[in-house]
Amino acid sequence: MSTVTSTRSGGSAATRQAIGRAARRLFHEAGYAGASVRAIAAAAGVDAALVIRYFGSKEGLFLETVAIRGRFDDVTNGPLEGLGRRLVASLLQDRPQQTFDTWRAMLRASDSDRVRERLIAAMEEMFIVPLAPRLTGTRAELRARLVAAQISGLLDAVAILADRRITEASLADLVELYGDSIQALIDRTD
Amino acid sequence: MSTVTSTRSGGSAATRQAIGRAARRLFHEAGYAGASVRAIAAAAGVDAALVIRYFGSKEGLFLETVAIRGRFDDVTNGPLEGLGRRLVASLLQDRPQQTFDTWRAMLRASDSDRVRERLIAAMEEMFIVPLAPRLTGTRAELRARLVAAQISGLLDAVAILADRRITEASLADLVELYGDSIQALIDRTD
DNA sequence: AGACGTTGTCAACGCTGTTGACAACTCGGG
DNA sequence: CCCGAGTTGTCAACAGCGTTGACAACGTCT
Repeated sequence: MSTVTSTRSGGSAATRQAIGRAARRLFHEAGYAGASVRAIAAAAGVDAALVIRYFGSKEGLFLETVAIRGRFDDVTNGPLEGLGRRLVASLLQDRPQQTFDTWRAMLRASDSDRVRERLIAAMEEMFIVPLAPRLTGTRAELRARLVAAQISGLLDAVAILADRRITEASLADLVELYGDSIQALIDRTD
Repeated sequence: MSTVTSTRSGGSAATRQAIGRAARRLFHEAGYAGASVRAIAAAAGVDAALVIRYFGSKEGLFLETVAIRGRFDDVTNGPLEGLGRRLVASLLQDRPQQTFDTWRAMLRASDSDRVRERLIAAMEEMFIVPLAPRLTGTRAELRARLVAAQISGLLDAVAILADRRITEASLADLVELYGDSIQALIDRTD
């Protein structure tokens, strides 16, 4: 029986990984539009058609290879006191460059509805779901969503606009200033 | 003598405007990648080649037609007290949908260095330059830049992620919560 | 009338994502 | 052993993209 869907069912796991690795690297380096399927295929030592055979489409390839993998459980589960600062520290200090690369690539590719949905789901899962039920006071969920918005803003400044006055500022200053600003949303009681 | 640069020197102002209007509309609707030069040309009732003749390249067309035009002087020049809230109110209330469309289009097109530079320059001009010298206390410029980052975050949430819990929240709540969080950065004295 | 600069079109180039046809290879059953 | 079947991969082609060089249509000035 022939495969109905466009993605090839099984395939060689090795080739699939090779394509995936090349794709992740090139998407991060050149962005969605800048990384052509043919370039990815060449980097993986394979024909461009095969890339599509394995992943269905360029968009599918992007969605499967470029994913936000952040885990902030340790921070979001910790004490509310000082959570804002620890959030910023965790983002800027613990995370590898890859987090920024991924944010940049996904935001720029958010023309695609499916990429946008992934981005929303990731923010929801990483920040809003763990944070909202822990906030005391009114409008807890809205406040959690606004915390997520603030994190977006920090990621924009660092990963997309690449504001040097921010990227070159001391980590301590950023943690203190931006963290306390986030904390204002967390602590709010009214 | 023939024109050296790729952009045609004079040209008919009427056609130029027609192309510009069509471009702005399509870029806002479909984004940079989604709006093809041929589609823009068709909407302007003109050949695709002419679009390039007039604007040099698709990127040049984008830069000339999609520009952030926000003026926040009235807010940034106003009293520091309550400035955070007034900033959020001005963004969400006074600005037309076009501001969000432009933010979305430019951020998604920020693969291009020149688009990125424009975005940085716009944020700098609209917020950092007027705000930084007015802030009292230490690290004034960094704080102004972080205020700009927070604004990016709000624009992301509203214009790109289109978080419905935020877009559908009451203006008063957003102004109060996010505005006070921004105010924390403005008021900081240490 | 004829030369000239301007305004616009047409066909083509090399690139893109994607697909259908086909080759090379592995493997189980007679 | 060998043959058919299934898997893994390539090739050539398609339509659409941004861009360019050659060329047509047109008004204007001498």
